[in-house]
Formats: sequence, C-alpha cells, structure tokens
Amino acid sequence: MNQHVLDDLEWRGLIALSTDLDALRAEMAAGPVTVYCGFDPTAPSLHMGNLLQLVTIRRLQDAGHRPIGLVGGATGMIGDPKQKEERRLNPADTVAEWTERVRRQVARILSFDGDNAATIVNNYDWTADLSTLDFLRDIGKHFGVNKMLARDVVRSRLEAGISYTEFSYVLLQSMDYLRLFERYGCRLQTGGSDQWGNITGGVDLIRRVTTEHVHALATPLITKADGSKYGKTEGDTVWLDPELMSPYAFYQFWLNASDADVVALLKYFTFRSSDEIEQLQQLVVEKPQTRAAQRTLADDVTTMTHGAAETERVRAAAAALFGRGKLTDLDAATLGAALREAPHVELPAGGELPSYVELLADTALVASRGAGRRAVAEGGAYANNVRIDDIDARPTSEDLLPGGWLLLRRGKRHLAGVKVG
RNA sequence: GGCAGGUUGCCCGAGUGGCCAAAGGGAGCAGACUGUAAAUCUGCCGGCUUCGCCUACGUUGGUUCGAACCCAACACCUGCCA
Repeated sequence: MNQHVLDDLEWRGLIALSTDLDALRAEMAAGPVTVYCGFDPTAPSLHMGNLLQLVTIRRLQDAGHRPIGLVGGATGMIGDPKQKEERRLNPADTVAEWTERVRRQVARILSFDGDNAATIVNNYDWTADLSTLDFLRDIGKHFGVNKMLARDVVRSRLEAGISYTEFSYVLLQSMDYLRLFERYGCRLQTGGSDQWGNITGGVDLIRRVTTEHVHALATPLITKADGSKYGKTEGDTVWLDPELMSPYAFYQFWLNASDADVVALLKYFTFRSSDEIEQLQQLVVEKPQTRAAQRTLADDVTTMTHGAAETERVRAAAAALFGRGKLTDLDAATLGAALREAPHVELPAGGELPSYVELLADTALVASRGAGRRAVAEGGAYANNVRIDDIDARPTSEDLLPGGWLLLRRGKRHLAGVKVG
C-alpha cells in the first residue's frame, strides 16, 4: 500500500482527535511504530465500539506497525468514570474472568505472525503489586488536581458525585502508557474520543517523566445518521461474544444498517478499499433494494468476528428464511439448519400444541404473553409467513413444515423457530 | 455531626389523599408505504388465567374506609454549615 495509513484512517473518518499528526506521520513513515489500545473488562464481552478500536489498530498493524492489545485487569477493577453516575465495583473474580474473555476477543482480531506480531498485555501485571506510596510519589505527583477537575467527565460528575476511586482512574491509564513506553517503546495510543482525557493523561505523564513527545489518536463516537448512538438502550448492545449475541443476530444487526449509515460503517469496520466502498455506495443509490452494501458489511464483520463457517451458516439461514421462495419449497435439512441459527425452542411431539401467543413468548419473540396478544391484535405476528389473526389460535400438526418446524415471525424481521418432536 | 432538598415506570419528567398502572416527552414495538432501509402517518407500549385480578412510585412500618401523595424510622444522593 503506497498510501500512508494515516491518510486511510482520515478517509475512513476514524480520526476525531489527535496529537501532532504531522509528527506522527513522519515517525510512521520512518519505520514501524508501536501502538497500543486498551480494553477494560467491565462486561463479559467486548462490543461494537471496542471492535472499532480493534479494527483500527489492526489497520495500523497491516501497515507495518506493531500493535499491543492491553486488557485492563487492573483498570477493570476500578472502572473509568461515566458521565452519569458512579459505577458499581465488580468482584475481583468476575473481573478476572472477564479479563480472560476480553483477552481472547482482542487476540482474535490482531495478527500474531511476522515481524510486527501483536502483543497482549495485562495492566494488572504492573499495577497489582505497586505500593500506594510508590504510586503517589511516582505517578500522582505529576497530576494536578486542578487540571483533573477541569476534565469534562469529572466536571459533569461534580454534581452527582464522584468517588476518589474513579477520580483516580486517569492515573492508572496514564501509567499504562508510561509502562508500555518504557517496556515496549510504545509511542502511540488509540481509543475512542470518550477516552481522550485518559489518553492524553498518558501523553502528558510520559512527557513529564521522560521529556519524550508520544502520540495519541482518537476515533469518533459512532453514531447513526440521525445523531443517535448505537446500542443506546440496555439490551441493544452489539456484543462480540456469541453467547451474549448469537452470530445470527449479529449478522442481522449489520444487515439492517440503514442506507444513510452503511457507507460510514463499511469505512469504519471493513478492510474494503476506497474503490470498493465507492462502488458499493453507488449501488446504495442506484439499486438500494439489493442491499449490496449491507450484505458486504454483514459478511465482512461477521466473518471477522465469528469466522467464515459461522457466517456462511447465518447467511444461508437468512437467505432461506427471508428469501422470495415459498417456505414449503424448502427441504427439511435446509429449513432446520436455518431455524437452528435463529432463536428457537423445541417441544415434545404429541398432544395439543401451545397457542401462537404462548409460542411467541416462549421463543422470546415478544417479551410477554400480553405483548404476544398485542402483536397478534396489531397484525404483527405471522406463522409460516401467514398472518395470525386470532389471539387464541394454536397450530396443529398440519401447520408444521418439513422436519416438524414452525416458523414464527414478529413484524418484518424478527424470526424464531419452533421444532416439534 | 447539623440543617435543607431529593429518590416516580427502560430514560427524562409531571403528579402532593380517591377520577393513578400514574400526564408529557424520548427510546422501543406493530401496521400502512417499502428494500429485512429511512422519512411520514396511525396504533401500541408493567404482568396475568385480561370486562377482572396482581405487582409498582427508595426501604420498612404507621395514619386512613382509601396513600405515589400524610406521619415515623432507615438507606442512598445533592447542597449549605461544622
């Protein structure tokens, strides 16, 4: 690639904030730069926001630089201050377990081959045994409380309250950068723009301790075209762990990207070239109904996250279930394979089947039976692609598709299977 | 430690004794239109065995025929004072 990787990042809209970009550009042109990005185990899995960070450092790796993925075994014990309120501390063994899960997810995206193989570190290693006195003397002395109070996150919390623990978080993350600078010659930290304060804390610390000027880049907060955030409400989070979000649901999330957002998402999350993305952009304009851009996005991101085999399965499932063909034309094997990728329940054969309303609730297609009744009453529930028009209706054995399957659908795009027998 | 204010459904936020499952907004869901898109319009939006019942307005207890609303204690948050 003859294009400078920073130009590529800029074109992708990935640089929201930076330190001296020209200086960084020169350093990167001169040779491999070691870059790090940290991930705190504040949940059992990373999510799409973290994935953006991972993909970003992978881009830098592909351009010949050396990435360090940091898992926050120590910082995860504290939690960085959120705008709104104090976090609840997680038990140490929970953090330890999540750290391991996060480590595996980070490892999945980076490459461990070649001269610029990735390294994974855990900040617990240099934080856990640090004495309070050493910490206060060696790190704390470089942080002015006046400056810390001026930070946006802290200021927004002065009303609601902030503990000393969270207030101190920036010192830990800053220390991470310093340690990685010392041990690995790390000279660039990337992260989300919400991390900017923590990131520049490290840049400042390194300058005070070593007089060296190291670098920082922040990606923008990813928002939809209308300005709203992704995964804003609880339960909407796009998790990378298949146990928290099935690959099917994950694929569907990307496939359902709106026209207004899909190009930005392709730039952010895929390794497609600018030519390819421009072509896809054309298709969004000219043949939106083919959803070529959305399909590419969903394929690429799902493959990266869950692997090619899993992607093929969920792709085939979607093709079968949303396809133009008749359900009755599908053979038992295809149908079963497809529905097994979607949410589904299994029922014993024999006896009367539960009502559709109960099945909708059982498959979690609706949150409760009441919601199921509403869905049917509103005309938003379908069985085998036929609208259910009676609240009390229940399927009979004649309604079952090959293999004993029943396909339930709520609205246009939420599917679930019921397997009888 | 003292004083004052606060704690309402997913979120914000009204309500200050019965007309309250609780205004309004946001988020979310469905229908129509479509392309598993957006916008728009319409409807829905605590649970259940749904013309009724249950749970819910920080927690516990009390007053009352009746309490989200009154009283007491407690917990947590905020401010001011020490």
